Amino acid sequence: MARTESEHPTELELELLKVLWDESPLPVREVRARLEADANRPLAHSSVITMLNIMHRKGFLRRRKEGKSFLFSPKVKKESVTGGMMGDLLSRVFDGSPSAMMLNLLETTDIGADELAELRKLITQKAKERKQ
Amino acid sequence: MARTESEHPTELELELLKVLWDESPLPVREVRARLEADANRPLAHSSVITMLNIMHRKGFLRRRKEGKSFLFSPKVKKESVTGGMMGDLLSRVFDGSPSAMMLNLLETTDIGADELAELRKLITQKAKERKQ
DNA sequence: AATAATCATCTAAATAATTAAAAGATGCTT
DNA sequence: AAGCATCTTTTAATTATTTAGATGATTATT
Repeated sequence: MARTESEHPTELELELLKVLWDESPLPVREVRARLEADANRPLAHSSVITMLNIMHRKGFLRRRKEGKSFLFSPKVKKESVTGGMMGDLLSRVFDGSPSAMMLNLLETTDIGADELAELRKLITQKAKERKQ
Repeated sequence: MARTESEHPTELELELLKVLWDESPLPVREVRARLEADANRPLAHSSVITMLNIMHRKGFLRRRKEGKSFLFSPKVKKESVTGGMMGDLLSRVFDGSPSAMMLNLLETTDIGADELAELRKLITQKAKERKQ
């Protein structure tokens, strides 16, 4: 037997989604150009088409014929993908404990003072909401 | 051309690491048993050996001969792997903004009131540390 | 000593992911 | 109409990941 297709976008798929979340619909040629410019990933035209078609098959993208070429757009929302990937890591790495995940983030990254203040405000807000 | 080996453990590799982080060193047979019990993943003995050897080659594990069988232990710390995977998601999904990542976590998961209070305390603590 | 039990290594397979050339189709230009 | 430009489809090659059988080695048992 072998592995199963991931429900989340892979490395390259995410880069392509980022391009299209930023602006869409776009033709292949444009996606290719932005992938090189934004993600420093210069792929051949045919490689980009292959990936976009795979992503279409997987249900990540929408495809529409415009004249002789296809235009691609995201079918999945950024928030949904992001949330899914976070949830995946949350369950696989932190056994489903959001606070453990947060703690890790606090300890391993460098967050600015102003952002810390902002976060504290958000947490206070969240705590209030829970009370109702 | 093709893809490159990930610097982070894969799905299955992480499950194996979890077993060994929990207790080590362990012989293959024991790893196999716990993988089935803890992760509900019943693999053939030879499959487990194959994976453990691959992980040894990748530098995730240490291997020591004890009598006729091998004992495996983690070579990488849990904190290091966790931090690496978090950092990966942080840069790939949230463009390196920890506060954006935190915000997502706050909004998409359900954190208990007591944990929220704990987190607020930690953030306050962190803010103080930054002042020095 | 012969046999069984237990391990490891070798080999192999199937699917996923990534990259791209070659071939085919279609429309544009001169 | 011929040729060029531009797209898509088809085909293929390579590495990674996951799973496991077959084979061989070593130790324990009868």
